[in-house]
This record gives sequence, structure tokens and C-alpha cells, in this order.
Amino acid sequence: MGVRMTDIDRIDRRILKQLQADGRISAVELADKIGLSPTSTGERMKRLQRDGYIAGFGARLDPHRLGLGLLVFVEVSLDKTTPDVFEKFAQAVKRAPEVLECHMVAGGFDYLVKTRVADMAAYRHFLGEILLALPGVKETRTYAVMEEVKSDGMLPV
Amino acid sequence: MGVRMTDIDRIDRRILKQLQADGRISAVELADKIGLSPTSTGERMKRLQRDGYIAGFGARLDPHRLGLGLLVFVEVSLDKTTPDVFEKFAQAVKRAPEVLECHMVAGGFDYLVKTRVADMAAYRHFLGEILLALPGVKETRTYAVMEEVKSDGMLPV
DNA sequence: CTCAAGAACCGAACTTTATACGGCACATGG
DNA sequence: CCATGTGCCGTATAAAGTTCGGTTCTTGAG
Repeated sequence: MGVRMTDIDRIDRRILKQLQADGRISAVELADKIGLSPTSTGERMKRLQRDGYIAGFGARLDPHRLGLGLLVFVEVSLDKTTPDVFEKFAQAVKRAPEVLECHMVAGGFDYLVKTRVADMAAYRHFLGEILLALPGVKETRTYAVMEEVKSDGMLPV
Repeated sequence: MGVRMTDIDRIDRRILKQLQADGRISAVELADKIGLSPTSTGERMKRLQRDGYIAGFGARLDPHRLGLGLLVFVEVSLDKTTPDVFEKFAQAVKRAPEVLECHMVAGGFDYLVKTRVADMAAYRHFLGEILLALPGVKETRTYAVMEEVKSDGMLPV
């Protein structure tokens, strides 16, 4: 299944690590962190993007500052007797802005949903009016996050 | 509990939205997307960072390209008879690079851990040698992700 | 009402960064 | 040996970031 054209070396990994931590670092500053010229650094950055190692850049926003103080995980079980439930559910979830992540899992339930809302009242509304309103949703289990021990989600490179 | 000094308006929200989607957009381009001069746009960006709405910038790396093809969630229950288990567990988790996220939750278990590894063999090693080796870990339930329906984790602004 | 003060925006000058180009060193394979 | 390709670098040009002064608008006190 090889779509990849090239492989990456030690220097590429250091570039990826730095860019993951600070996506707005200049090629000049990055260059002398890794001991290369700005030109070569820029070329490598462009190659890493072209080959898909870097999917994009983004600002990390503070959810609490934006009034999204409550993080909630929901386990969802679907009624598998109806056809298309998985498709419908997946599409609905992609449209819901409260849903940050949604993963189909193997195990005791079908989907694990990560949600961020303002407070419990907002979550109650989301659960009742949006999630449970979807056809085929048989059961949900809610886990409110009390403390975010680790949240950055940085990949080990 | 007001630490915030200022509030944000409609224009700030559009800036945040754009920067979340593309953290490397130039102030010039961003400026005419939102109908403002590059100067004012730059000033607002700096203010949004200073006030903590923007925590930072980062590159979005493709986990599959980096050989981290398997996403796994683990529910962890701790043995609450021992003192300090929560502290120890939290600190160990912060040190583990395989752990992308870890949240203490209210409900049937104690921690929900999000992990990314190369494959099942790597996960087996992580579970046995690292997670279960921690003192106080009573029980774990593993949920391997079969399909990532939604993964970006963009906040609604 | 008048006026001073502050906030937000803008354009222009200046500084820094990105990009494109040409050349150099080195490894590879015919 | 030589041709080719790759990676690196320095320079020059184009673009973006940054600072500064000045304008308008709002606000609140006199």
C-alpha cells in the first residue's frame, strides 16, 4: 500500500518535532536549532508538507477562554437492526460542532464521542436534542471529565 | 473567577476560526478575508495571544505517515486503597509519549487514556510493560479504533 | 454643549522572513 | 571516468511582519 514516495531522516524528525510545538517558528530560527541553513530548512519543510507528513498548521485555542469549560466523553451503542445506521450517525456527527472527535471502536459499544460544551446544561441539551434524537441510537453512557491530566495530543516524533 | 481582562467580538471570532484552520495564514491574506487592514489584524492577533485565547501554534502531523497507525482508548480503574495512586498515575502518564491524552472522569472508571501506537504488537507492549506495570492500576478495558469518523478536534468559534 | 482622553483603525517607512536561482560538493551507476 | 541526481548553501528579490505617527470616533467629566 505504498503511497509514500520518500522516507524521512533524523533531521526531518527534528523539524517535525519543532513545528508541532511551534507552527509559526521562522525558517531562520528553526534552521539554527537544527544546524542547517534557512534555505535547506525551507526546502525540507515544503517537502514534508508535499509528502503529507505535515497535514497543515493551526492555532491552538483555549477552550476555557472560549466558554467551553466542560469536556465530556460519550459511549454510543447503535441499534444494528436498522440498515444505514452507521452511515447516518457518522454524517450527523460530522455536522455537529460540539463533537470534536468521534471514533468507531471494537468492544462493548460502537462509537466513542468526544464533546466540548459550556456546562452541564449545554451538555444536557446536546445529549437530549441532538445525540438521542438521531435514529438508531440505542444507548449512551456519559463520562464527564473532572481533570485533564494530559491534553496536548502531541505525537511522538 | 475573572482572570480575563478583555472580551472578544465578532471579528476576533472570525480571526480565531481562520487561524485554527490555517495557523500559517499571512496577516495580509487574513486581513482581507475579514475586511480589515493588515496592521489592525496583526494587533488583534497579538492581543488574542496575550490574553490567552490563542495558546500557541502547531503543525498537524499525519500519524499514519509517522508509523502510528493504531489509535486505542483505554479505560483505567485504580485501586483506591493505596494513597497517592492518582498522583503517581498522572505523573507516569505525562511521561509516556504513547499517551496523547489522559482524562480523569466521573463514572464507572477513573481515567480515560488516548493512545497512539504502531500496531497491536506495540499496544500489547505498552499495555503490559507500561500501563499495567504502574502501581495501583486495578483494571483496564481496551477499545481499539476501527474507523476515525471525526478527528480534527476543531473548537466551534 | 465642549473638550480631553482613550480606543481602534489605517497608511507609510523600516525590518525581517520567505522564495527563487545558481553554484558547489558528494555519492551513484553506467 | 563521466554523467546524473541529490542535498546543501549564499545571494538577490519579493513578500510579510512591525513600528510609528496620525485620523476618526466614542465616552465621560466639566
